[in-house]
Amino acid sequence: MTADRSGPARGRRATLADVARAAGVSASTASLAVNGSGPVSCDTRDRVLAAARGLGYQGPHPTARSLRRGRCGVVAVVVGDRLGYAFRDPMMAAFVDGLAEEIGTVGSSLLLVPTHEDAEADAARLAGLAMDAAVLVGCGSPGSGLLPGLLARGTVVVTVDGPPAPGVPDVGIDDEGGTRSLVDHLGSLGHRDIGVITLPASRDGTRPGVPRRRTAAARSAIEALPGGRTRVRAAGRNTVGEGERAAGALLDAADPPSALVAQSDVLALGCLRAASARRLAVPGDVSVTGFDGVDLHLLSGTLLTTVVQPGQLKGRTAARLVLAALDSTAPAETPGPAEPLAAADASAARIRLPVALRIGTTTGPPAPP
Amino acid sequence: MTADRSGPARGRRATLADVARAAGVSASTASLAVNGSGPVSCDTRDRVLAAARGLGYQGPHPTARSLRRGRCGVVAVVVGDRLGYAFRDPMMAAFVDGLAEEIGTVGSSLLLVPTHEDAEADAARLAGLAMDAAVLVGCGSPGSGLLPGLLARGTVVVTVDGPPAPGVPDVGIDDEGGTRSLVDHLGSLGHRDIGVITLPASRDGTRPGVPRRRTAAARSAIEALPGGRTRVRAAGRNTVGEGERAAGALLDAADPPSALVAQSDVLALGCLRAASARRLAVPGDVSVTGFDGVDLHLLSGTLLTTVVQPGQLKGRTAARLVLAALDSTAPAETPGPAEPLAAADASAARIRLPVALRIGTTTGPPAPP
DNA sequence: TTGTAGGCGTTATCAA
DNA sequence: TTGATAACGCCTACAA
Repeated sequence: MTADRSGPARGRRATLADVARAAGVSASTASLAVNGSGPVSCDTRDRVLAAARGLGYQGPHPTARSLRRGRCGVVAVVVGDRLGYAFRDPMMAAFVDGLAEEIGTVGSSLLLVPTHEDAEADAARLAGLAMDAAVLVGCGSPGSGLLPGLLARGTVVVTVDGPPAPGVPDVGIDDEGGTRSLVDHLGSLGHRDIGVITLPASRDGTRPGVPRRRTAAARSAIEALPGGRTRVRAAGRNTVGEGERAAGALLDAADPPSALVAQSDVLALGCLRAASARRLAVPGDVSVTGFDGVDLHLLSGTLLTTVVQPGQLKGRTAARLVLAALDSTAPAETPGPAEPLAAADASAARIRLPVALRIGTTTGPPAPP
Repeated sequence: MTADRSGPARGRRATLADVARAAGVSASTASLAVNGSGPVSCDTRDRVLAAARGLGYQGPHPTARSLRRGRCGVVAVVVGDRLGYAFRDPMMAAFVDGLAEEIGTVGSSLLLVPTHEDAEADAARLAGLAMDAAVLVGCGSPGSGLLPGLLARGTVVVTVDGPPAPGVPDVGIDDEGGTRSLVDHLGSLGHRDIGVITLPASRDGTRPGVPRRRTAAARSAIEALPGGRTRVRAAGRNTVGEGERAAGALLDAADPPSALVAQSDVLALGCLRAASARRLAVPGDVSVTGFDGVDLHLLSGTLLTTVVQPGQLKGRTAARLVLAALDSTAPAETPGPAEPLAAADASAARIRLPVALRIGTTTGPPAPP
């Protein structure tokens, strides 16, 4: 045994210096041996590794390594809601799954950051967290005020579902086209009087920007129908309950619309419940459409007419944008940080993934008057 | 302006040293001023803050601060599955929500770590992540091999739904009591031949330990019924599809059981679908029970008979255990680290939260033979 | 092939 | 009230 007995203090985690001392080499040599990154003689390497094992060395201290390297292997997922609500949406689960998968390929992990307090507190919390990049889901709007701070820190930022900010890559889908295809489908069935259940638009809601785009698209598509009439009702949250409440308000009108266009499948499920509670047949008395194409596991052979968006792919795509930006950005300061930064800036992507209309059993011709 | 012009290099994030230089004070004074942690004259503080603003100082670098303080403000949530599957379970969403809420009160955040690769890779990834504590959900079993590494690092660990490891606090619920109450309810309705759909037990599944406990409890409760017969069928995953598949296998038997006890509401929904697909009435032809008490948003006035467990509270409780352990553990090495550690060890909590039987519309007397 | 030096950005301790 | 000093643990030039 060459190891001396001046090991780490009781209870303290062994450090590379401890290992080096025990192995009788310098810290840098120990580093090379442990990380396998550099020329070390077989003999010394074995001695170092033995010492490491003997001391229960747990590998490089993540924080210290991060400080030195300028990268911490963490990508923040910033959601504009409480996690309990955000993950109540299967779409979000799919998105985060795709994100995690792709981010995981380079060994990074996801930091989950809900932002639902006041803007200042949210920004402060974000500022205190170590991260290489941030993916803003439903809170990339200027209103959230999160973007400036993150960019000033030099954090790589990608937004999801917009609204797009200058110089920030964004992943979204064809909200307008999807909405239009739904309305056109209803129009071809003969519907004219259509109710729209919108997602919350406040900065607290999931996916701001989305409701605005989809509502505008629905409006113009409905108005393009001869005698088209639009009625809009906002859900306070993207939950089944809120969808049911909003749909109920429309259905309880003296002359209810013949079709409901919900801006998410979750809201659409609320519509189905509202109809069912009022003994209205779907699609006999009222047609219902959703948006997302998540699996609602409805019983009795019901299939929601909806627009299917690729949630998992959205996550993977966001991840790829993050990884690309991290690649082209120097970890710490390097000779030319301005150049790659500009490159990233110039190529600030606006990716719109395609969606597909899925016609199910919840839409049909309107009831005769 | 006292600020000199030797500011940070282009593109580099401003550092406290930059601020101090610009304000003409020492770094330590700047630190005190910026953090408001110490006696600083009004005048200097203003000068420092002005300099900080002028340089666009973004606050202390999180990693550097963490290294110095020995705490990084991150709690890892380690789940034994892909995130897409884990969060498909509303129970998990509720749990993480509660966890995040409570953890957020001290300004910490959640790191999401899926472990579904080989044990070695999972452990290695975990070892490279900075965290103050880890909450193991469905992967605290010895089989996962994650515990030793985490403990050796000095990370605070809390497991959820066991199985309990020595010296590690655990939060769970009364699985046995809940299961028993379901079986007793079925027994009192006259059921004797009962099928059990179990959650996956492998380390890859969500909540190992749970299936074993619930299955054992179901077995003994059913056997306590006169002429009781148990048939067990395992779901490969905690998904509706898997529940449907497993239930289908039981229902397609020559003499199918008169009741299905699913170990989660998600699996129970699969049972309902399996029944519906076979034109079996629930509860007329077959009774179905779940476990969890999450909102499945079933249409048509169906309410699942199930055991309601407090998912959000489970998260909050796990968080409180984490915070308590962090409180009693020294951030870095201190005079007496052995003492508090021992205290935490001694009080390694086993918290079992209560559950409640909820009788819905999916259980009734068995069909006459 | 190995060791030395320096620094990543911050903060705790102490002395002035 | 302020400043100098020394870590926190690691890694990478560079020199030997």
